[in-house]
Amino acid sequence: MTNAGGVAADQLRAFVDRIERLEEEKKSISDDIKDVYAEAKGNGYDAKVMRQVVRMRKQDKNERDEMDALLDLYLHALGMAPGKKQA
Amino acid sequence: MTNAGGVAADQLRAFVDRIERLEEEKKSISDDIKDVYAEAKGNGYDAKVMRQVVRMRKQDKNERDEMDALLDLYLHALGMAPGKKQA
Amino acid sequence: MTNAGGVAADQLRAFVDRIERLEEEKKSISDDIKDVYAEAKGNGYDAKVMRQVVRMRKQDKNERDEMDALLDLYLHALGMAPGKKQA
Amino acid sequence: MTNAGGVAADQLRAFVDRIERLEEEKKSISDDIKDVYAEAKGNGYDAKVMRQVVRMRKQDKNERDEMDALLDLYLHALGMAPGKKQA
DNA sequence: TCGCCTGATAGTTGCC
DNA sequence: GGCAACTATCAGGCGA
Repeated sequence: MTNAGGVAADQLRAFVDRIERLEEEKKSISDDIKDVYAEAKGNGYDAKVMRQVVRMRKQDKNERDEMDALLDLYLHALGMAPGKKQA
Repeated sequence: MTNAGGVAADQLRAFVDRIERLEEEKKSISDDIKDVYAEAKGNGYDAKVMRQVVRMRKQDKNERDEMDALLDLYLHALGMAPGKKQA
Repeated sequence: MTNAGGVAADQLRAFVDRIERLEEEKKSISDDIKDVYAEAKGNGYDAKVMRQVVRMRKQDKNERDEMDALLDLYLHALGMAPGKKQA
Repeated sequence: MTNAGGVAADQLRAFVDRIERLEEEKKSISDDIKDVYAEAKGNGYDAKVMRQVVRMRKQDKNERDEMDALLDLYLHALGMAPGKKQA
């Protein structure tokens, strides 16, 4: 039976499978990140400090993004379409 | 200059770049997962229930793994080396 | 002075005191737990195995709770209010 | 049967029970702490800042304890028994 | 849309 | 001293 209790079981199963597959990929990448930190540690770097650096760079990026968004806003307000931005 | 403050700046930069690249991939996958939930929701499924189901399936797997671990512990405690386990 | 910098210093102090008191109690209990493990070890039990057992029992309980939660979700999703549950 | 596989099952069970009882108490206290933070929040305090305060005070205490330990060491080295210290 | 709350992640501590 | 478990913090999802 492919339709139990009014639910398309096959479709539901497909969604769950896709999600689980993606979560495995995500986990795999998390492990890769851990590996890089471990490798860096093996080369004498302090993982904790590195994490701090990564965090700060991400923050900087966020701020730059906000800046860009504000710039777009201004340009639009001035009737000037902004140039295409790369993703 | 490639060595500032006693650290190999190039190597450090390479590590950080690798990490940031991986974190982008991870973020991308997280977004994909959100998309799947959104799509499922669009097909009439309850995201909250789906999340619970996914979580419980993961839990089940963890439980099975723990059971194996406990068995190993018992065997060791009893001085019986467990048979080779496949990865 | 009981109001410095616009905050009711006395009240804040009271909250902090309560928290610190509770954290001391918590620490004390953690120590008690460690003592029990040590005592068990002194009686020939393997602490690692015991921890695993305790963890699995907790896991079992969580699983049962999750099952209940899922049931509730299903009932809600089907528009059926679940019966009152005892704490 | 009270002795299975060479293990005094009753004694083991007693240890596990004691541990689980203590962990429940610990959990209860953790909940109490959360409640205090929530109450403080309801009174207009920022929980995050409060946590920072508590952390700093704990750190201060640790440093004071180290200082005291060092003092004891010195006094002993000088053949001078330190006065009784309140807990 | 905002606030809350649960789940994910990072840091700390204890064990081997 | 490294590793694993546990705790505390943080962020994203959900409900009002």
